[in-house]
Amino acid sequence: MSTPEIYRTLPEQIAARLRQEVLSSKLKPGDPLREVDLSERFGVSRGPVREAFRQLTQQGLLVLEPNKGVRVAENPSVEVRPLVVRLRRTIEIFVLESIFERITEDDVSNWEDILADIKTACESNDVDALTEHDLRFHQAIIRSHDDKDLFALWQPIAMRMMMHYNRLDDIMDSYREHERILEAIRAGDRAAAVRALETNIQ
Amino acid sequence: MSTPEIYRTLPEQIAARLRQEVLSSKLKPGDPLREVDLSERFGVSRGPVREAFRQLTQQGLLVLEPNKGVRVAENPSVEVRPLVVRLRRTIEIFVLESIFERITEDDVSNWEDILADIKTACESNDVDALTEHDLRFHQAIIRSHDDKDLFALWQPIAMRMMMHYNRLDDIMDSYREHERILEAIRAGDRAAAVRALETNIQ
DNA sequence: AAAGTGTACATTGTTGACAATTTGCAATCT
DNA sequence: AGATTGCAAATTGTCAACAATGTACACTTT
Repeated sequence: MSTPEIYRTLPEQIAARLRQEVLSSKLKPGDPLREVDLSERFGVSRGPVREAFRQLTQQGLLVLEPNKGVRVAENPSVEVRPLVVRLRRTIEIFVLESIFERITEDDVSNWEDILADIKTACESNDVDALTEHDLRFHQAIIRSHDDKDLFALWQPIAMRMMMHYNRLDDIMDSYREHERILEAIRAGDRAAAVRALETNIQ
Repeated sequence: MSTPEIYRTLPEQIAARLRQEVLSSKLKPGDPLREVDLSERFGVSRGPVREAFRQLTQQGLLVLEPNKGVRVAENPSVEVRPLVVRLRRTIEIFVLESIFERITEDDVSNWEDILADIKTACESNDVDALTEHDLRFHQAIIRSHDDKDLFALWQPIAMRMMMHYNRLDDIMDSYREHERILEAIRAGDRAAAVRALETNIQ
């Protein structure tokens, strides 16, 4: 069901775990993270943990204060949130439009696998799994662009939107929104795909 | 003349130095950076150098490959560049508009000091100094917003644009563009300020 | 009491040694 | 010759000890 992601390095594994805990609100905004605690928990020294902290800081999930350590970042303020939405839409729509003609059968089938995971998560009302697969879905689209730098540009923006956020009353709507994006892509209807993507990002 | 910036930590000092060398093309895209070289050069151990590498990676100036070290990032491709411009404009205009009513005399006077540095740099045809003060100018605007997270959002985008500073035939134009922004702000003409800012970002 | 001061304690920052990985090149095989 | 394998050197990754910094709290001073 869930595609196991491969993380090459130790810090990446630690970061992935912590990211999941931040996105699932197991770690809440303002919570301090201690290097020693986590190094003991993961059975490594403080080095890799520090490195993981840096990666998550870069992604906007943690905030670093010199000599004071890191805390879980606050959600974007109500004032800034519309800006973040606009930025994320700008990037994702840019990517979708520029890859549209070159989308392969493999791409679509890959995205449909993720869509299946989204469906399962929605049906079992598993918000954490939904967040994970929602993220994977959009990541997969961004990553299909040749310019790998786009991913680095997109990630911190998207992460800020993913933090502790559930805008939908009915969790099933998330599945439907992503389904509509893929349907439009399959149909070769670029404008409809962009519209569906836009609807999904808010 | 030039306002000396204070960098609290060792890695910040190293990162500032390296950033200057990347932005001034003393370090060129693709150039590898070795931890030992730099730790010897700055008279510190590899730790703080690694930390500086992470900061610059976060800002998009370096790219990191696990077990292979860091290299100076490539400039944005011609395809992606318009996107970066759009993103940077979106953020800076958002900030300018939302702080516009609350701009103080101190703010303007601060920005005028930087403008003076820009003028000096233009007059002496010092492209490196111009890059530095241009950056300071826009940083100062972003930082005047209450939400400090905006700066983290803006920085990697702006850095990617600063990496090749060649668009103007006459370097004096850079001074004039920034001057126009401040004039409009002083006159309380929000629309004109936005237009001037938009012109400056391309 | 309130404000300031000193001192442990907790935590992050830095260092140098060692481990793991990558890379260049020479030796070998087909 | 071209490809493959096997070292040796260069480089990054990890660790544990020590240094510097920040924090909490009792203690003094007014």
